[in-house]
Amino acid sequence: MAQALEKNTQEEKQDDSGFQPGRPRSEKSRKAILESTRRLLTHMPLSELSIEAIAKKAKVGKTTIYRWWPNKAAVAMEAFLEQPGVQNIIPTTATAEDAIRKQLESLIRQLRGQNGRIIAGIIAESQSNSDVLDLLYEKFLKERVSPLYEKIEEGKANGEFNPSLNTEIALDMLMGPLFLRVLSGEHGIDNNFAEKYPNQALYALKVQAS
Amino acid sequence: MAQALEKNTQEEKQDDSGFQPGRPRSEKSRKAILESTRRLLTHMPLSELSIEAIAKKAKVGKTTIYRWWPNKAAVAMEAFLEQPGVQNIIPTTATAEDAIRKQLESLIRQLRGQNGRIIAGIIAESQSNSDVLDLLYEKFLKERVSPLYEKIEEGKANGEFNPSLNTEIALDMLMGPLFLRVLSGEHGIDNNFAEKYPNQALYALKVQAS
Amino acid sequence: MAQALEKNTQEEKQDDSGFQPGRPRSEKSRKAILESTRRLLTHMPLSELSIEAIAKKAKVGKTTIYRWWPNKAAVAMEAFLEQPGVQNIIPTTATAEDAIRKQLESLIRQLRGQNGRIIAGIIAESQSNSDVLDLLYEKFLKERVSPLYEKIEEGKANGEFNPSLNTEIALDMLMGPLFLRVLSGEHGIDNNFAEKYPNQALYALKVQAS
Amino acid sequence: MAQALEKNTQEEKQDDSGFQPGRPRSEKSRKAILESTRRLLTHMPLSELSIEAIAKKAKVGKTTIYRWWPNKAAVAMEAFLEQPGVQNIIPTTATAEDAIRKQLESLIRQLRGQNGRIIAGIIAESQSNSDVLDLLYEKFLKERVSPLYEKIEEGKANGEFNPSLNTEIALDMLMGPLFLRVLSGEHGIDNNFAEKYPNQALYALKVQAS
DNA sequence: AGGTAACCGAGACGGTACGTCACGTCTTTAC
DNA sequence: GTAAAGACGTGACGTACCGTCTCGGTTACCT
Repeated sequence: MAQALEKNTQEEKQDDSGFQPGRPRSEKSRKAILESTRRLLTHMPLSELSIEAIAKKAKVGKTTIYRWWPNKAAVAMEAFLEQPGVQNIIPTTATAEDAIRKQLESLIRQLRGQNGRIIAGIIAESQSNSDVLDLLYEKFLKERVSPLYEKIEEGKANGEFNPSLNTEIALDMLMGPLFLRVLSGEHGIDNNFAEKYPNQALYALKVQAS
Repeated sequence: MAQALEKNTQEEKQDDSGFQPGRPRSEKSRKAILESTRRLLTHMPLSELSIEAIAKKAKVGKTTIYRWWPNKAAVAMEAFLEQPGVQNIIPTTATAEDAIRKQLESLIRQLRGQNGRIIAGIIAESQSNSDVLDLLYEKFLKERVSPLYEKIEEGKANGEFNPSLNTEIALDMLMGPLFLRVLSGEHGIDNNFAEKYPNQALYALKVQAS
Repeated sequence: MAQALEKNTQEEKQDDSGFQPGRPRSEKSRKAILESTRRLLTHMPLSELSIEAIAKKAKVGKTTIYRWWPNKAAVAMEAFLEQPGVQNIIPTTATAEDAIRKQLESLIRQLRGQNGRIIAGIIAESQSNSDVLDLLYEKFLKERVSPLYEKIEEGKANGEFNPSLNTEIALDMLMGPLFLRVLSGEHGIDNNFAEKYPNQALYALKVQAS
Repeated sequence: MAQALEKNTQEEKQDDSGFQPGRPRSEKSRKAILESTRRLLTHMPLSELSIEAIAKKAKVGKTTIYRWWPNKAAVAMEAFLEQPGVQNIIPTTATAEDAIRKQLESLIRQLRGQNGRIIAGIIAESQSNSDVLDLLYEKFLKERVSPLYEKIEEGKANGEFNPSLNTEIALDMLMGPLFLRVLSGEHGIDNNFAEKYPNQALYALKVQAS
């Protein structure tokens, strides 16, 4: 797992001086590959995307892709994450409820439309390749899910949320519907869902005052 | 869409008398195909399953498979649904809450272990083929989800559930976590989840008495 | 060895009835492959010929080539042997000397020009692949060399040839110069060689009357 | 042609003073390359030998090899010729017959066993690259064949050999069987051939006294 | 009983993409 | 200027399956 994830950083080879023998990696090729991948993914699902097509479009050798990424999902992931608008900023807000609402709204923004289809493709790919599953967790989910985890715990502790909730399951209840929509094809995350979901999800956590 | 789904029923060809010329479909081959599919899926994910492998194992021509199923997901689906234990029985119980709890427990049973991996594979496949998405809905989801829909509505009407809930979203909140677990690989639906999920899910629906 | 050589005959699978299940081999494809190979070999040496190029030119899948021939040398060999003018007819003449002269003249005809370059390529290929070496012997050399062997023995017995000659070495002395010329590039077998070689080779065998 | 063959001498760059700017060629690298080549060729035929493998084994950059040799055959040739035992010493003996016999015996020694396989590989390579063919002639054949040529002429003039022989063809008849054996794989030049060939070859040249 | 039509197995077909290998060139720093 | 290192674009490899096709042969119902 880890070795695949770290494949395109060269840190493990560096010594203190940072010297690296040989021709350095071509930034031009890297960009061409990611840009081509992005373009191709607007026309076709990840499953139909081939490394050969990326290489051809980016005018790059297949080996150059295989040298830096273990599979097409990893390329797609990097192409996806490099886009503006998918960076995840963790807000520091007063209440746990507010923090979670903000995070859900951010996730909805990140997963709507074209972007959602890329993630859906990666999820699909992850079912046949556990490296991709790890990648999905490490590069995408971890930093988006762990703040939620902490805020749920926080809310349970400070009385905002029902203390008898199991946090892992609560997490699934926040994320599950999002992914279900992403995987549901045409409609995906529509306006109605985007608008109402955060509150309805929070209802599942909160202590309900009568 | 519909044409693919109906492919392995011959109804559209029948006239009133039920007469069909030619050699009838071989029940033996049909069973051999489904049984081989089931066996192969215990060794490999759906993505690695090939029509050729099924044909070889079932000692059947590839054409015979293509004649009756549009793709491997459809074969897998039929193989899956034909197993004992995945039939979905809709309980008629007193309260909406009880009915939903029973249905969630039933779904958990259907999706645990090996079976969950088959459905996960079909979901993955559905991302690249909308016929498969339709199939998933028609053959699996529809009959499992619509009773939930009705019971949520019923609960909202009779005061069991929060009437301000959006029913579609509530449905996603019941099903989403289940699928998220199914797609999450090794652990999937573990004992802890199986035990606690139904109640915690219902908490998201219920009017919380203070 | 033998299994490679027999690859494109199906005899070993036939039972007495000669029935063969499945779609029969396409004679059209077979011819297209051999014809394309022949054409390509007029433009390039065997070493530069690729299976992919043959497949493309013949509008045939690569697998179809790999199904029937083990390597490009085997394709080239069959393309070569199928040409008119390379069939080897063993003459039945009075004296051993005459028979050998005829056979050498025949070989010179078969190996001049374009054809020689194909055989040269096959010899080159045979240095890296012993299957090709076997192929060269079985399909080309055997039937051309064994009549020479017999006639040398005959000549030694009836007093035409020096009885103290080692027959294998005598054979090498008949064939060696031919192949040396074929492998020598541009000039190859020129008119001068073609005209004088048979007599000069026979001089090496004959009992020299003073 | 010539430019390739002369590539690894630097003479054309030298001025009268013999001064050369820059870092001088590394003798250490040169030796490492040739030694690695020799070792690798004991495990694999020339066709399987790759420049990359040599570079890796010799701990040398690929560029260094390409700077000094035009292709792997040239490296192999140099590695081959640098071995003890392949130097060709032209004997000065009384009769043409004796000289030729000695030379054939010397060639047999040079071409037996492992060495023969290297030359066979170079011959094979020469079929796809005329630079290699030139190299083979210039570095190996020329100095081994031209004494034979002269001695044949001498023998024809002084009555040892049949004066009606064509000298080029006679040369082919001396060398051809040798190369044929070298190219013939496993057996190659065996003891029987080594022992009997020189006399039998000379029989093809000599005036046969009755 | 014979005809007709769809079935069946087998397996060859033209394709596409795979992931790998070696090519010969280029680009970097160090000597 | 030479050296080691290693990334680069290129092109072919041999394999796996795809979904289609083409055979001989089978199994039913209908005249």
